[in-house]
Amino acid sequence: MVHMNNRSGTETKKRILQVAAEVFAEYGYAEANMRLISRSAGISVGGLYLYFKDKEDLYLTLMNESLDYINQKTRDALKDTHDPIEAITSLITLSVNYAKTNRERILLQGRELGFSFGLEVKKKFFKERRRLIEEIIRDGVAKGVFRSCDPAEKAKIIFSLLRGFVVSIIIDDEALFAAEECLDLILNGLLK
Amino acid sequence: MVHMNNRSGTETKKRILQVAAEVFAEYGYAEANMRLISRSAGISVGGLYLYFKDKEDLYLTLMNESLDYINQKTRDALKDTHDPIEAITSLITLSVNYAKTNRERILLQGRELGFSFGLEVKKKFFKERRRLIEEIIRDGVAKGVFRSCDPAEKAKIIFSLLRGFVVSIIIDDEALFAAEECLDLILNGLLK
Amino acid sequence: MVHMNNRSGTETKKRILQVAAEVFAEYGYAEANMRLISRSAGISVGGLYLYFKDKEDLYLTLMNESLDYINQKTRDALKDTHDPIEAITSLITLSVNYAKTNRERILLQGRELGFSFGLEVKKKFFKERRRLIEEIIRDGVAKGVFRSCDPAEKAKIIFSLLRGFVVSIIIDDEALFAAEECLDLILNGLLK
Amino acid sequence: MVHMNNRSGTETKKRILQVAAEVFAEYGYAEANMRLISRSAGISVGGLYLYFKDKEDLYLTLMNESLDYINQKTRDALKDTHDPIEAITSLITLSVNYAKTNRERILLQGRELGFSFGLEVKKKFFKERRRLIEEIIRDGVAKGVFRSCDPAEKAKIIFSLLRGFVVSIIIDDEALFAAEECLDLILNGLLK
DNA sequence: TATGAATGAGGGTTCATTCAT
DNA sequence: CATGAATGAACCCTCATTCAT
Repeated sequence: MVHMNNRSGTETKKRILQVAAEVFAEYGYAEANMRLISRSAGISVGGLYLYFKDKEDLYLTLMNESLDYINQKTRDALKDTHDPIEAITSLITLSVNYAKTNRERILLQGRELGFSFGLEVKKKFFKERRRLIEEIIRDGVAKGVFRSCDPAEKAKIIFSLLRGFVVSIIIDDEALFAAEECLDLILNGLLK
Repeated sequence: MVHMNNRSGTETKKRILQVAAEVFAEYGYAEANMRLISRSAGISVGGLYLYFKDKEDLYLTLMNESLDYINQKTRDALKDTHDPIEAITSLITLSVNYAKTNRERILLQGRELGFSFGLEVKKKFFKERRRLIEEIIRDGVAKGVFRSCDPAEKAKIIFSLLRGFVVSIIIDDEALFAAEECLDLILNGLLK
Repeated sequence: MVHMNNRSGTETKKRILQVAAEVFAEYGYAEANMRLISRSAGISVGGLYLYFKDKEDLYLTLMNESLDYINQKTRDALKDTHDPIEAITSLITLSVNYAKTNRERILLQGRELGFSFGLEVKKKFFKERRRLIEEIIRDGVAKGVFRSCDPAEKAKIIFSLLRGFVVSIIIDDEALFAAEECLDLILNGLLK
Repeated sequence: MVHMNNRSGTETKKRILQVAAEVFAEYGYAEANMRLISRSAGISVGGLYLYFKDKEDLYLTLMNESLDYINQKTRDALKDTHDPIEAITSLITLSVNYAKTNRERILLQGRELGFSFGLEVKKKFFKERRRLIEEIIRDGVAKGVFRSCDPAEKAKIIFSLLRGFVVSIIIDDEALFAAEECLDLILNGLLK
């Protein structure tokens, strides 16, 4: 293969990101290698380094993109929603459905949980999401829709639930549950 | 250093496992290296291979041990318990407390979630736990203590919740919640 | 940036040479890279190859230019000089002063002494300079101004002295000495 | 080739150093590559890194060894010498003869003059040598054997002379001169 | 059992050079 | 003339694994 030279760096960069997402998702950061990514992207090794400083940069770019995407989706879903039940419903449904249809994006973030870099970004992201849930609950309690409780604590639990859901998707696809069932449990509990 | 000549190979093997657990927990599988493990265990590199076929074998042994340990703990806690509320309380409390005090063991399993090998063992383990929860719920529904529902589905949700909790421990220690709050939500839900 | 459209290619070529001299002087041949040179020259990488066959060609052109320059300076200084003392004084003064004020040019030649290519050109240059010194001495001996000696041998020594001076400039600026002191030693020696 | 395992790391390390000296001398630091060194030493690439942290470490070890060697030689030659003429004779003869018979060692240090690392060590070494020459001259002047002069300045000149001699060896073998001729010039000068 | 020197494939990265535009 | 995206060989270095002792 000689010079492809499609003259549009943006095009190439996009292709790299796309392919890299797949490769990182399949192999994880450590196992993925630049040679494979380059081949999959139909580009030379050196070509990769035209667009990304190094492997880490490529990974981080991908992850940030992914987190931004979810944040945007969430904001869109929650805007104009003033009913706490509707809000928590939206959030859970969105999370569950997102996870179901974006396995690769999630694998990207979750493949290596204790991952050394990009950790701060992830932490910030998770904190923000927890705060979001907390506010919905607080609002629900204030409006008398939800039982009186410690919103921060309950938010942590629901956040963990969603996080666990996401992990389930990574490990075993069969562990999925329907958003409605989840909501039912969250809202009504187990007891009669 | 010449032959350390422990009482027995078993002694040495134990020490290796102990050290390896720490190293894998701190660095993750890919980042951990055999030289470090051997040095930390006060053994030669070659010595490692006397007790374990290869790196994977060492890791897998460790993981199986860890999973067996949890299973045993759970069986102990649930035996002689016939009240569904008490049972689910036991399970959740156990899981949460175990996670809080065994961060290292969890890191071992969870550091690289979609990890290529050992997956089958993990899957089996998780399936078993899900089944356990399911049975408690089914029992609770049958006894009229829990609301009528799809036990399998609800089990998945609670399982995810616990899984998420475990992940929270790996990533950020602050996301922890008290077992009681969790139980309260699970049992009573959010609604008034 | 599109075509810069200098008056002529000659203009561009000059700028490249100028910039390349600085870069080679600062980084040495191996460490210098074409991208840096091109950027510094305000030209594209490809543009470089319009004027020079390859990196080596660029370096060689530079070096030849530099050697020619010194030769010219020397010829100018020595022409019309018939007194051996005056001649050796001229040569030494010129060499020392040149070295002091043209550090970059010298770095260019000297950065990598045993450098594989361009060696022949350098050798020829050095031989010529040695011959020049030799002739001055021979003339001085013939005229009865210098002590009877082996001019070729003494020329080698003085040549080495100047060469060492030049190296001193490259490595440590402080090792410089005044041309007069040098001359004094050469002419009168250490002994009383 | 399988494991040579000669069980004596010291032996291997010595062989590596020997071979590396040759390779660095022939190709210079930048051009020399670890694969070549390893092959020449009859060892694997990885083997190299058992004894040296990295390429730089290997080079630096070599250089320090070389400088230490010269320093020792010089100390040996100068001890018990109280006559300035004899001392300067010793130093020059030693330097010249050393250069003649240790071309490789010198190439090692001098191949890349403006070399980024190891520079401090070299500078210290050179400074020390200059100081040594200076003291001999100062002593000679004090004893009334040498003409009254600025010893520091004259030392720089003689130091440069020796340095240039060393460089001549690197570039062209033919530029060598006999130690006696050199001494004669230094002591008596050119003038009648 | 135990050692640790030795292996070598493979990883990340650089950079002189080319060529379609 | 000029561009700069693209190439790919080659570099330094790591590390799981082996084996003579």
